[in-house]
Amino acid sequence: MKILEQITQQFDAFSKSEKKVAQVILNNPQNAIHSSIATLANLAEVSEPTVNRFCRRLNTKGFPDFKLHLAQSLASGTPYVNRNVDENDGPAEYTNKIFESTMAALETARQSVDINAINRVVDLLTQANKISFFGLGASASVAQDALNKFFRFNVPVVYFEDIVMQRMSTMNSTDGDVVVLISHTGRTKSLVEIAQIARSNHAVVVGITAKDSPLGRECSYVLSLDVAEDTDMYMPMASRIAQLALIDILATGFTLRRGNRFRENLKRVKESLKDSRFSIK
Amino acid sequence: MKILEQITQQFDAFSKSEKKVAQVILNNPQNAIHSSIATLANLAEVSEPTVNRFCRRLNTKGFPDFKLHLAQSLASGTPYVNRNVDENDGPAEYTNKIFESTMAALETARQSVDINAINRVVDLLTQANKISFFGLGASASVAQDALNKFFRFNVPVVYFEDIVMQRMSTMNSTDGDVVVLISHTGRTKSLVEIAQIARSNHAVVVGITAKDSPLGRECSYVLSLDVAEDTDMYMPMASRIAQLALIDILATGFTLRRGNRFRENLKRVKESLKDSRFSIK
DNA sequence: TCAATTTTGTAGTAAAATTACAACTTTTAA
DNA sequence: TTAAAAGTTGTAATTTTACTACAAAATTGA
Repeated sequence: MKILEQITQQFDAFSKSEKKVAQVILNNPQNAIHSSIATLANLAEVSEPTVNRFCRRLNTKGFPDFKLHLAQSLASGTPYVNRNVDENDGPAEYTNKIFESTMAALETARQSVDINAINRVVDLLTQANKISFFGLGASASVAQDALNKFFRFNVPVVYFEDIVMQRMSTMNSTDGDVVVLISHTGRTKSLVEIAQIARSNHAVVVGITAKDSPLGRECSYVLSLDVAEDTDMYMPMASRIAQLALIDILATGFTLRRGNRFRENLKRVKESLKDSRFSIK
Repeated sequence: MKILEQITQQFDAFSKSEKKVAQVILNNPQNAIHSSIATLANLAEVSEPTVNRFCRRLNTKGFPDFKLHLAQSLASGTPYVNRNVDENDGPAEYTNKIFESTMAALETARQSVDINAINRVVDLLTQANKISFFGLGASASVAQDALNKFFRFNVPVVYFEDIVMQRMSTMNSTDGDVVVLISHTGRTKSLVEIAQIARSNHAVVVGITAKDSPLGRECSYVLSLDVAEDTDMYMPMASRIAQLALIDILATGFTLRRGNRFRENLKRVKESLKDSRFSIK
């Protein structure tokens, strides 16, 4: 079992040609299991018996048996581990690590999320007169994504990149309005100010942020996501993907609350995009 | 996927001999994957072509392909299943379903992604004079996110929401420039035009899109992600999260290629944000 | 009951994997 | 440094495995 790891582990012990084979398989295992020995030998630029010998070296009966093991290895549910990227990693390593750590982040987010809070926020959103989404830096794109989703619901929804516009917009908010503020750390000064302005105007402030943070403390409701970032990369990665998943959840809750007839409307919005697209032949 | 369940489900629809084959496989699937078509036919007391036809009936390419599917099906529990949201789902259900289907989407994306292509694109990006990221609709926020990441690298990077600005910017592109176009379906007309303009200016066009699509065909390099969307929701969800993970991967590859000294630079960018934030007490 | 359809098997063919062996490399010890 | 030994790799032939075409048998329905 775990033939892929076995290949990585034994890699140095392989001969020159066997390394070529290993590389091809590691690069695209999904492709490998659907190839014949001939095509794989071609890809690796070695002869067919070399591929066969490679398979035997990994304690399999031969090439077809090896493919079976590989297929199982690919399907088996590895619990995702948050493995940080290392500076010596090649493309195969960092690609897999990022996918895995992203999945791991989503899993922790799922476990940490407060479903009651989600339910209450969905409630508020369905009843809102106007919804605003604000975020800065990496969270700006999350806010923009939220705009894109909620815009389809035919609800008054607002998003600005510009902090001055954000302030002006918030100044005009009233009760019945919901302001959603997105920040991983919850320490972005200008968003905290927005929260204060919104609250003084009796708007509901929802934070997608850390619970115990300056921003979190200013919010009426906080949806927190305990997501660990790979701090070596100095970039927000997993956090904003978890935020997006949360946006998806809010949007889904919203449509479900609005009922079936409402989803017909969504379908229409989607169909209206047809003209801007090439049809499938 | 889940070929064993499929066999059980369709059992009644099978013919007499096919039922014999199904029975033998269900009785001892572990044995089945290690048998040749001849031995399996013997066990089921049918002819070899019958076994072959049985495999085809289950949407596989033939006997070896069937064994592959069976092997994957047998490999202990696929962790996350893409369970679509149901209109009777409560908050707990839809929250978990969205997290799970997002993780499932990332897993399929991970398996489908072409690492060699990633490596080549990272190469191109590190050598580019100017990098542009364009997307529309749901992919616009992905493009914006890419801007946010690559901006930190102190590389000339461009992003516009406005299609007119996108065109104007692309008109001025030259060789040495890389244009990254993001679209799930690959059928957005205006992006296809951008791709054509870019190519006629000898810029490299990278598509984060479906391989076999109008946009995909116009690109110099395509990074495709086989991600299944819950079409009942009429919203892009999993697809853009996979796209974001891919952006993370490209950004990571970029920093690794640039080496250690370069990452010091990233650290400085991050530290420069301090003033806009509340400090941790 | 007999024609039409479906199912199944036989025999031949094609493809894929494996084996045997020879040529080429690399290592090692004189 | 060199020549034998050990190890690695590829070519060609062989064997195994899977697939196709077609014909026979069984089933269905009028």
